[in-house]
Amino acid sequence: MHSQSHPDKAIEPSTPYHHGDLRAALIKAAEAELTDKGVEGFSLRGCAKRAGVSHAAPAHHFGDTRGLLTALAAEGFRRFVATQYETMTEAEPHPQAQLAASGLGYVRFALARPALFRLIFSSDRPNFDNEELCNAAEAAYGLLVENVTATCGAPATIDDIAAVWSTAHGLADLLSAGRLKDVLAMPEAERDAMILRIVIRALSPA
Amino acid sequence: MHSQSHPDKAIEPSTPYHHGDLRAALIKAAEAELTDKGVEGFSLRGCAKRAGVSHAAPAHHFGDTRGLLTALAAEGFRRFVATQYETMTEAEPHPQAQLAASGLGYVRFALARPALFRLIFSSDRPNFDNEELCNAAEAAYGLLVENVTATCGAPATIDDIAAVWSTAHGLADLLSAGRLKDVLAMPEAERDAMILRIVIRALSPA
DNA sequence: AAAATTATCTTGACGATGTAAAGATAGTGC
DNA sequence: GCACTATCTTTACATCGTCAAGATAATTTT
Repeated sequence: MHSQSHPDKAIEPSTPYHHGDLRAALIKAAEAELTDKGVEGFSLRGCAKRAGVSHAAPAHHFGDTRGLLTALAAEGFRRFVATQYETMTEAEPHPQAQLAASGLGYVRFALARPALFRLIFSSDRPNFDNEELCNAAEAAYGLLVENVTATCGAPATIDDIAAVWSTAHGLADLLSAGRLKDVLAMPEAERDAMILRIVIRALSPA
Repeated sequence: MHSQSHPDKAIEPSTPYHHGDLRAALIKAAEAELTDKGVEGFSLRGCAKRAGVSHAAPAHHFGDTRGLLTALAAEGFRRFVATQYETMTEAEPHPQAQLAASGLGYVRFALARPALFRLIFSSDRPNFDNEELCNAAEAAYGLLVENVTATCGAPATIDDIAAVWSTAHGLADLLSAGRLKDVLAMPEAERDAMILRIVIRALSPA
């Protein structure tokens, strides 16, 4: 049966043995799986099924589940940074407004992709020693330091960095986890304004 | 073999059929399992093994894995609040100092029991509709609101609550996840002072 | 005290999962 | 055309959560 050349191959490659770009397809499938099942319900076999491939196919590209989640986490960090940049574009070009906007982007990402946010910030499943993931995470940290430094003038103090990061991260984590329900219930414009206020607050000298 | 009365029963109840207080023993075992394996590696059979009991024994007391993790999360919230109260005891009785101390306790709990912290704040595995867990979580929220209100005078604004909670939570989450390494590397006294400063900062009017 | 009932725990089974090993298929270089 | 490598499938196994049935102990009832 399989020794014959595919009869319908010319018409339509129904299920070709070689996928073409399975690696990318698996990352896409993994994101869908993560969104559906959450970090704790994530299944490697589920990803394979979504990609229309045998359950052991992912191993060749990612090694194991951790490998796939590591690649997905790196992609997650890149999108995380991208969301912050997009939000900064909407704000005025003053350093303080840019910093506040990056905080707003931080929260927006967490609300738009809660599972991905949890994967990159509250999970042990990805391998954070991985170089690609490391680089992606450090790029996010770099953006933060850059914004704080630009706002404060001199090289950012550790107090300032910790205060700003913690405030933005806390807001993002609590909101995306469904806590702070009073804030979640606010109209978006009002909520955004409040987030900007709170991030700015983190910078004011005590 | 089992129809006979246990020969060594009088000397030492080696493995009595009935445990005595298996429910409590399982929660204790669950905490050990959680600390060892993390939220994502947590295994119900592993808990049973730790408690020296068959793999299906937990079902009778907790229904399923989620039931056990729900009970553990409730216990976690109670300890979380207790840690905050303990830390408040060490501080001066002024409202602001008390508020800052509760934030420090928040962080201390996250650093002392990272897995438990993650279970109660960054996991979908416990059932947060459960009454016992709900009550324990609301007690924690109540303490926060109480402290903010006492410090600000009038009933706390949503801005104040969100700012303080987010700051403390962000610090706790980032530090217990091993981020903010510069802060983790600081001597404890210095780090504590910094945490107090940052929490106070969250209250200063913009 | 004896019997019946209930609570507690064990055993055995099933499907789902992650991973390893071996085989099948397709593309690549010579 | 042929060897070689990359890619994917199939098979197998250990572990996990959960269910059902049975065994054992405690409690209640009579």
